[in-house]
Amino acid sequence: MRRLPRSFFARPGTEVAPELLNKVLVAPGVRGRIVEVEAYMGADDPGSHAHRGPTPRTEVMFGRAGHLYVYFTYGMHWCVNIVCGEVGVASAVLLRAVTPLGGLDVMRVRRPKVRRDVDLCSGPAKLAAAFGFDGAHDGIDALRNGAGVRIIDDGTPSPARPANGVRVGLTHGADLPWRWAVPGVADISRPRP
DNA sequence: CGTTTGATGCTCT
DNA sequence: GAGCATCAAACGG
Repeated sequence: MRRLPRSFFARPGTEVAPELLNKVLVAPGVRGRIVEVEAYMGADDPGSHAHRGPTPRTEVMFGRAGHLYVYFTYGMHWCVNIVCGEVGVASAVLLRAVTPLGGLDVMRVRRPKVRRDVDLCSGPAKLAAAFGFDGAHDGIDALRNGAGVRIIDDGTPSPARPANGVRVGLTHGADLPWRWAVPGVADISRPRP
């Protein structure tokens, strides 16, 4: 059980993402194993919010590694990224799915319509809701226990051969194979890579 | 099963 | 005004 050092995140998101698989995400009262992620970059990534440079929304993506970039989309959903790379360079990893490890009762209260536990956190907006993430978490430092958030290595190695494929829900940059998942787990989002 | 569609409001041009 | 790093319900086979 150890917290990941900032140096782990101070690299391009494309390097960090596959190694983030099987790490443990912790928020007050809830815990889950990261099983699906996507990497986003900056100017060279047409699928990224940061593609056209910093804006009020995306400025944290250009900031310090280990902070959270939390954005609101489709008028109703929050999604959570961990900022990667050097200060001044946009990069982040979107958390797309986790396997619930603890606090399932809390998650069920936050997602009352969900019937099967496998659906609690099997998508970026699903896990954000189940973990209680919202705009108040944008910009917090996940490596300094900001808002009780932690990212932990419990000794489970990241998969030697992660499932890899294209990103989900994009109209630009959809060809880049920057999505990774733990092979064989049930609670990842569709389509499977 | 698989595919389609409505919900709903922020962000940037 | 257009588009959106989504979800769940409704529909069809």
